[in-house]
Amino acid sequence: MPESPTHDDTHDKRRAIIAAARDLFAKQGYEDTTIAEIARAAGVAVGTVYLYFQNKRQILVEVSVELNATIANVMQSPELLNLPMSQIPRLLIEESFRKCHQNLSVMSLFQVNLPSPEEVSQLQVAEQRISDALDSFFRQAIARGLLKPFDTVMYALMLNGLVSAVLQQCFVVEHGEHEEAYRERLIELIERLFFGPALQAGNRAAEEGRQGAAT
Amino acid sequence: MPESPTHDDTHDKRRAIIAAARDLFAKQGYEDTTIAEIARAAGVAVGTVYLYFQNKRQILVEVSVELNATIANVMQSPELLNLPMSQIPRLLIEESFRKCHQNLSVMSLFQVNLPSPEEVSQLQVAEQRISDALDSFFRQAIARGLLKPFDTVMYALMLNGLVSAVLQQCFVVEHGEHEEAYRERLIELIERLFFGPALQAGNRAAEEGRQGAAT
Amino acid sequence: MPESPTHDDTHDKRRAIIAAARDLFAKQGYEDTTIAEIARAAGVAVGTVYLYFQNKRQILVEVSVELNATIANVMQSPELLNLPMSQIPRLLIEESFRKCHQNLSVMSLFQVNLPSPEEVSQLQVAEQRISDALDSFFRQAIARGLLKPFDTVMYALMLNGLVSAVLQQCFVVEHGEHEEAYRERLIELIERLFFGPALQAGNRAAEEGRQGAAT
Amino acid sequence: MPESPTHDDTHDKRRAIIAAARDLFAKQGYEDTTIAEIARAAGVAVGTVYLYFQNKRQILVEVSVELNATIANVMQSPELLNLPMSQIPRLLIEESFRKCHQNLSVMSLFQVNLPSPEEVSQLQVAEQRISDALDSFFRQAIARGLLKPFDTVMYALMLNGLVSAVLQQCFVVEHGEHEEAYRERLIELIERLFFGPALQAGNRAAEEGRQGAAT
DNA sequence: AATGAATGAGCCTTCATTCAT
DNA sequence: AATGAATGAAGGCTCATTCAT
Repeated sequence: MPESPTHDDTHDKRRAIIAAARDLFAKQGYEDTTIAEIARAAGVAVGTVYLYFQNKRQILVEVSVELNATIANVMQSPELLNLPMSQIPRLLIEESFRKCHQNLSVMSLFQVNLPSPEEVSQLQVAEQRISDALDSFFRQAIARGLLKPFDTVMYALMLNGLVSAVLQQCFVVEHGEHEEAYRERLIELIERLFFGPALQAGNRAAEEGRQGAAT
Repeated sequence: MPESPTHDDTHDKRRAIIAAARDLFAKQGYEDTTIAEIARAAGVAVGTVYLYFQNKRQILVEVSVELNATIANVMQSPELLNLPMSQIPRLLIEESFRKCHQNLSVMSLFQVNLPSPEEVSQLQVAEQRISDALDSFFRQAIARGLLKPFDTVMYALMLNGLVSAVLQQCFVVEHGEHEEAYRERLIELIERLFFGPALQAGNRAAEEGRQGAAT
Repeated sequence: MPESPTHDDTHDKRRAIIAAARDLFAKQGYEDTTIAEIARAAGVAVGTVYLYFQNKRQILVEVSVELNATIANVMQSPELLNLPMSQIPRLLIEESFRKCHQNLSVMSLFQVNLPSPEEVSQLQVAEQRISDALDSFFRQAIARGLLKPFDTVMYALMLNGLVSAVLQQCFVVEHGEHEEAYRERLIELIERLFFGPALQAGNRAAEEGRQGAAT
Repeated sequence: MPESPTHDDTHDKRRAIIAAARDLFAKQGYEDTTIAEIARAAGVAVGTVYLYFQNKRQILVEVSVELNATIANVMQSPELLNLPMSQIPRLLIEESFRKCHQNLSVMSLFQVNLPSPEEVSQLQVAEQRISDALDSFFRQAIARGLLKPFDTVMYALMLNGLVSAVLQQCFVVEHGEHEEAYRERLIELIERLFFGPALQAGNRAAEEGRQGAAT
């Protein structure tokens, strides 16, 4: 059935270009990677790249989106809610670290700047998916009485930011050298946030002193 | 007192170039800003820029370092320890937001990628100063019995990352539109970490369940 | 027969660029000729020049090599040995002058300095070909008993230098104005060297006095 | 007597600049030497260079002229005529080689191109002095009956060219490695020209065969 | 006379993009 | 669909020269 050999070829080429671009971007940065290099690494001609992507930036956007999706998937596992709440932070963080570890070389792409509003929003969509997944998880947990009510949207966003920041420091800046320490402390911090105890010495009093602070 | 007209002139020019570069980088990004533009905005000739900076990237590095220093200063106020512990998170976060608000336009520079190891370390030094200040603060608070013992280095790093991430989301991605919400939730999250209460419903039990978890 | 249209086009463009460069270098010197000018004169875009040459200096090297080859060919005519020895100096010199006359405008390129060792050796190879051809000719002439034995390598080199010097003086410095005088005197000098008579008055005695001097 | 401290200083600075320029030109070529480097090496400010020289090329011209003068002086020794004719070629060539040997590093300057007619003539003047000295010597030798009559002007020029070419090959291209061989062969060639014997085997006959060839 | 900070014109080179085949 | 030779705009950087001090 040769009706769609083209179709497969097409997707193969597309994927090959994205893969080549991802590796090259990771190795030498976006600006220092030329279309010619990407084409050569992907085994296609320069012109062919432009059959699949409007311009160079679009390649970056798609590479980034794909990378983001990898991590977003971690948060969207449907079985999460069936696990005991106390295990969830560790589970999510460990899985995130595992994904980042696998994509060590590409992590630095998260640092690239994408000036065009169009592009920012394209990436933001992917980023949003992670926060949304977290938010959704929080909501359900609250509905089931597992967590106290809180600003789930904002916490999702902040926690996503915290995790991203730590992942970046760990994998981009330090190249994963102290991965375990970062992972364990991050888990600890998040568990502390969810289950306590607070850091203040004799914090029970403090707790009472700020009762209404949490909206 | 024209004892060192050269000295002042020199620093004036240097500062003018950095200021011009900062504004242009903020407005249109690093790659899309030319040396000619920077020179024009700084009121000097192109060649003059190269009297003060080795190349374009060095300008970016210095702009970034300067920006970082602005924020690092917040954490190094010596009176911090004399304040009641319960006020400190709010104080630091509010001050950080204020600084970022003032530098709204330049915040996006934190996203720029700096491939050369030399450059990365130059920036890392500035970043490190913030974490160090936090670490030092934590240590003293623990020594005074204000906080329970914990991994101060790692927490400093993670909290700095958390704050940076939220600031970036707030000011870079959303251009400061929901500044107040971000600020208040971030304060709340950090206060919760330090003073409780944890997010889990009936977390006292949970607390007991993981007692030794915190190293 | 359009079997290799690319091949011919390619060589055409290459040749066009070299030709354009040669003429411009000749007219206004290497440093004062821009790539843009060369491209315009060759009827191609600036970028195209860089498809065929690594950089500006390589163009100069290739122009020089080509020019040198033109003159080297004179010395490599296989029929030289079949002519009467007495006619050969005149023949070679006249032919050399003719070639230079045709390339009058480019002769000045021989004065250009080529700092990189790589480049120097590229040119030296071409220069060497001339000396080698002369050397080879001398050897065969000696083998046939037409000339006395002498240091053929060195004489080839020196005579090549002499001829080049005269050609340069004649064509580069004086723009070929006294071409005939230079040519005839040079022929005379070389004939005198090969066939005598020496310049010293009553040199027969002198001759006897230094008999063994010639190695 | 401070009447001319300036005068000496002036000449000192001038000389220092020329010396610095000569060494730098020799080491890295004309185009790759900047005025700033020359000034630094000469121990003066950039602006000072322009008090003594109109522009960069003038420095090159003066450096070249000075170098040329060094060699020209060899030919102008007044005692030359009092020596036996048979010793003169060796004497002149040896002295020339000695001078070049001393200025080994600067020899390459003879390869620099000087496009402006003004500049070419300035250098030509120096070059001319050598030929003139030779010409004058030949004339006197002929007048005294030491040499047969010949075209002294042209021979002076050609011999100067020959010597320059050999010196250049020896010192510029081969960095003086086979200095002795070059020197001895050059002396031999010139002696052969003046005193014989010619290179052709059995050249007496040949000589007779071309009797009138020498004008 | 001496300085050296400032100038800015100009050039080599790169590389995203196009288009004829 | 695929190619890759050709394009040419654009920018970082240099450096001879000037001039206020």
